[in-house]
Amino acid sequence: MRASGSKAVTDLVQRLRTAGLRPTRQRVALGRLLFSSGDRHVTAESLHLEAAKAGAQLSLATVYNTLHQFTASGLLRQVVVDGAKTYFDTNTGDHHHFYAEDCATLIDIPGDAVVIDGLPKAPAGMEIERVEVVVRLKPRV
Amino acid sequence: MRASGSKAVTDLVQRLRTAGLRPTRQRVALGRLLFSSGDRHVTAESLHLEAAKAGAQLSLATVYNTLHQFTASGLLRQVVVDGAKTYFDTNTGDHHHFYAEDCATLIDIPGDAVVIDGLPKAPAGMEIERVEVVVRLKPRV
DNA sequence: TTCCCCGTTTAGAATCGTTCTAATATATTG
DNA sequence: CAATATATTAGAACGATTCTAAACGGGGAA
Ligand SMILES: [Mn+2]
Ligand SMILES: [Mn+2]
Ligand SMILES: [Zn+2]
Ligand SMILES: [Zn+2]
Repeated sequence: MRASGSKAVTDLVQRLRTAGLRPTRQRVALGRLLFSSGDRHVTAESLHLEAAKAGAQLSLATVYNTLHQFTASGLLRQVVVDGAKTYFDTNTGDHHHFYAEDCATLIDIPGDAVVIDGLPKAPAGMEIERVEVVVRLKPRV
Repeated sequence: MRASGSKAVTDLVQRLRTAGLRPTRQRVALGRLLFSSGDRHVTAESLHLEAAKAGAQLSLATVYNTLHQFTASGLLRQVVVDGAKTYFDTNTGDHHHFYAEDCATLIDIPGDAVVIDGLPKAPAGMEIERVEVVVRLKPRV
């Protein structure tokens, strides 16, 4: 136990620096919440609340700024499954999602498990950026 | 040419009645725009604008009400591809979409062309409501 | 046909997630 | 430590959507 900064925090600071982002108190706090445990799906509001509970003091605007900066740096990706709010995903690899509307929950589906066949080629002048599968779930009757 | 109502309009009025919706001037006007030509993807705003251009007088609130009522009746479905606005689709059958973000345009991909393999089974207590594939397009470099 | 009821429409206000503004604070470098 | 560029923030603004409550009108009954 060192007085300040675990290995994980040092690594995170390095990741932020590499991404051209100053490792501010707020970014480090959010980065720890996002990247310390396994893959996560958060909204700005859920992450802001979680940060507040963890004792971090930061504004919602900063959470939005940070989520977008992390996304632009490739540390996060956005997932569109619901018109009402934007989800951010710490798993930036190729994968898909279950989405349970009734509890607004995302669950990863590993990308290598899924095979999609028969997609038409992209229209002229366009190219495929990404193929996303969303499996909508409802409670079993 | 009869004084009022083509076959298409008569059919539409019947469809609305069957759905438990009174065939009001506004609903018939929107229904004609939506269902007279082939499959379409609209937003509330785009449909409102189109109705205005066609000489219909109706409020944006009515467009929202009508789109939701048509959706609840199974005449339309919603497509979530963009956090910013909600798309409504006159094709309620099983199919998927290309989405060109740069021009906010949806293009249908027939459902029977696409085969998706290797999806995990739904989590306990949940069942699959629908599988949606969105192919995001970007302009070719 | 006229009357009446209740579903429908509507303007405008409210809501909600998100973005913007511009003043303040802080990380970094010399 | 000073200088500078970046980052944070409160609160306003925004855009899509929903809500409210008053006016309207479809359509069955008489
Ligand atoms: Mn919104
Ligand atoms: Mn919205
Ligand atoms: Zn994910
Ligand atoms: Zn479609």
